[in-house]
Amino acid sequence: MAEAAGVSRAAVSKVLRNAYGVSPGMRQRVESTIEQLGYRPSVAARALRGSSYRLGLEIPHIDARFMTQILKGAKRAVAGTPYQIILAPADGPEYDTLESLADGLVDGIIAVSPLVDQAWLEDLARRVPVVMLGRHDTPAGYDTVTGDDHAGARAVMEHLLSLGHRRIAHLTEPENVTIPGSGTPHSVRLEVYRACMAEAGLSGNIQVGRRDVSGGDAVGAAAALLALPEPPTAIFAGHDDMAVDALAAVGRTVAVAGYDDTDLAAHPLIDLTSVDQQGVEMGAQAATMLLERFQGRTEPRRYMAATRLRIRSSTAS
Amino acid sequence: MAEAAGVSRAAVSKVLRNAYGVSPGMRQRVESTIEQLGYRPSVAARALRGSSYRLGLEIPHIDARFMTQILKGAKRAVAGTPYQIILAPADGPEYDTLESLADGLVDGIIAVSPLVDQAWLEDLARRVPVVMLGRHDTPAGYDTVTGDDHAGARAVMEHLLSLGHRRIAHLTEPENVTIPGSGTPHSVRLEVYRACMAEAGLSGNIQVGRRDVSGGDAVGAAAALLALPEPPTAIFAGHDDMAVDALAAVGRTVAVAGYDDTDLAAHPLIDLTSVDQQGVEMGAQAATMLLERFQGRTEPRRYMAATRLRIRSSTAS
DNA sequence: GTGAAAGCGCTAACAG
DNA sequence: CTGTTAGCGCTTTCAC
Repeated sequence: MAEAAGVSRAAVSKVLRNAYGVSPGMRQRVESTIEQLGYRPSVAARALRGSSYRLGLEIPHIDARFMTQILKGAKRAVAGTPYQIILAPADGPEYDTLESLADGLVDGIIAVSPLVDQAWLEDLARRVPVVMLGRHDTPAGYDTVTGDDHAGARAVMEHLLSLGHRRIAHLTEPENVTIPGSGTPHSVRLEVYRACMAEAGLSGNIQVGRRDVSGGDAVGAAAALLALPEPPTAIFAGHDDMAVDALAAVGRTVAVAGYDDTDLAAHPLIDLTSVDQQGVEMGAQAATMLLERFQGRTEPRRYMAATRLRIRSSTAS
Repeated sequence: MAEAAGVSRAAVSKVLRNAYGVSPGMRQRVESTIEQLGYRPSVAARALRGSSYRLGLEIPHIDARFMTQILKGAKRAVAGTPYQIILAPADGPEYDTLESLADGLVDGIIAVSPLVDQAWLEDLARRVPVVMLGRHDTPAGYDTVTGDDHAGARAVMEHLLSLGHRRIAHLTEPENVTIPGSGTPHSVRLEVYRACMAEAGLSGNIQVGRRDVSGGDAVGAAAALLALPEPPTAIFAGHDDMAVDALAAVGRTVAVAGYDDTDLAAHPLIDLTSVDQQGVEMGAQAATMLLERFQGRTEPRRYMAATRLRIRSSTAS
């Protein structure tokens, strides 16, 4: 490449990064040669020496519709920058996926990994900039972007209670995702559920269903709730995907509310009451924070998105 | 790393790739040092010299449920190999996304890019192994994995016709995706639709609706079909996502059939008749073909998955 | 303003 | 069986 343009490699490198110290004439010459040759710099080589200009987004469930929102926002935030987003689907323990992203593939990581150990994350964040989604912890070396799970869950419960429901069940993820005090979104939503029930003097009516550990759907869990001696009249599902499963199991016999306000919730045939926690904005914030870290920021930042309850017919009386 | 174990870098490299010429003692020593240091080889450096052990899956719409199936199959196929899958979401023209994957990030590419030029692809395939999904072309340098769009579309049409429908509309993608003879899945489905209508003596009833070019939904297009002077009694949608949009627009007043048999189609509240084209198997085949190319295969292979019509209540009379 | 040269962390010949 | 060595393609001082 350098020879083709009759200049040094250094010159080419400078033009590529439009750094100082290139005369207009040289820049011109290099650029036209790049054009002619269809030359593209090797990401591997760049990464070895500097940056790969790749941003890794680790996602636990590709089919979780909430992820679509996150990606959309992140894309929007990096538009116009030289950075690109690559997705790393995690299967099972996210440690491996995160490690392998950190192995020099990307300049920074956005991850949805509520279960990984904070100390381990701090360690990772020392090697590569990290922004975590949906962690209510207080990190030293990475940033967090979360929704306001307290407010969101409370809004759902107040809505259901105001409709007169007394037997309200909560449909959530397996136990390992909802350990009290762990700060995962689903642990918070569960805690709020319990608290609201207690405040309403309905502690005796607390019922918690959980979806299969095997990553299966929540249809069975919802059906099990309905089969109780005193079945719930309303189900607060931890997120829309489970809510949709619940609808599949219980039909319109029970009020169902979800979380995330995914596009499916707005579908007329589903028409699910849900909590909008601004997933797109969260994705955009996460990417922006990463870009800030690339530019030198080191002190941690935390962003919490506001929530809004979208009431639809799934909770109509 | 090498010094820490008191051996040469070459030895470490060999252990890593478990190549020949390492004594058990040395392997032992190296491995335990790797363990102690938590050492992880740099992907960038490996890629520069050999392989990155990363497989790129380019997908046009992350939210297309069909992609979930592809990814699932691909994951299954690489399980147990040293390869990992990374996803590259394409926005707009796939050329850029594919190029940037080929820039040394991955050892091979699986892509869903019906619109890119074949000659251009052949060119790309000379630089890096490529498997294309959903292209009915006859390539020289890359492999293809497709569904049997002829059989699948015909099955839908025969089903609808056998139910007595005469005014059957087709809901498909924008024109640029369905250019006759282009070999895209949607162009084939459209052609089969026309052919089946003609064969049934219903050429006069052909109605084609298209979803918004802007990547929007197909709700409006479906509503427009229904607003025709002689509205269709059945809609054959090019894929499930559009079929679900159609259901949103027309409710249960019109028979609706989709394509791909995504998990949403099986949902009781949707319960959509659809064509199962074995997306998981297609993904697995694609990944397997790529692995074969890594091992030296160069002659092109083409795989076509069989289809099966799943009849559900959305086309009940 | 420009080019020469060192080196990122690894792999693949080759020599020992 | 083991270690030395020469790059992979780029970025980055540092002379010129």
